[in-house]
Amino acid sequence: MDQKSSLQESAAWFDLLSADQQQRVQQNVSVTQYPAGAMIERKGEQAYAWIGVLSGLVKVSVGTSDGKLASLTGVPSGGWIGEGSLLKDERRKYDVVALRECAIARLPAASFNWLLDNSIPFNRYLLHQLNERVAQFIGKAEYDRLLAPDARVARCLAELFNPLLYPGKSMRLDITQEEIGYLARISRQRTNQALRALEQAQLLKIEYGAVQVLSLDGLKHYGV
DNA sequence: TCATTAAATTGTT
DNA sequence: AACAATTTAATGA
Repeated sequence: MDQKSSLQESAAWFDLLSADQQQRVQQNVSVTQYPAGAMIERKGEQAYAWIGVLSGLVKVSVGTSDGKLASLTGVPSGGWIGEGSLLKDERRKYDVVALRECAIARLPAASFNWLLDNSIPFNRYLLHQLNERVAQFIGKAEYDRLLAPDARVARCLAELFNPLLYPGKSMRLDITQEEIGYLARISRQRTNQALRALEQAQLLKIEYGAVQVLSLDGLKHYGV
């Protein structure tokens, strides 16, 4: 397929650039296909590029240095991640794993910095994205303390699905209950309990190694 | 293509 | 946390 059109579809910032800037990006970006379950970026590696999800869904496991207290964030198609490591020129602190088969774009650090220096709209976009991310973390910290575990699972799942927006279609996600547990920061067996409760509420269906969302809106507002 | 085995995921104690 | 049961995948005939 055409690289430019796929960038326009999956990178909101691309249309903000001038024609010559777009051209430069196209020349420097590289796109790679990954099968489901593939490791895209490994924790501890030097960050060379800005990572964009053109299609599919990836998960970002944010681990502490000891490695175990991991919180996961789903990044859907159209999301761009890793600018933190680029800006500070440090090693990646996350594992990025393909949750489904997906196409990943990489914009080299040099091009990324060049855009920062030359495009005001690009800076504005990045600022907006950072702000959104902060808001997301604040919201997470909020319901982490306030909501019951069942509701946390519901909202974490909704968060994963929300940006995907498959209207009316069957929404299923290959994610193990163990991973959901990491996502909601609860134990695996509690995740099982929560999923069963949500299934009882007709909000989702439990499958082997996957869940199927029946009511995204119901998940969003569960327990509130 | 089918049967057996192995690995992974889920449910239960 | 450990164990048992179920499902998918993988291997070999």
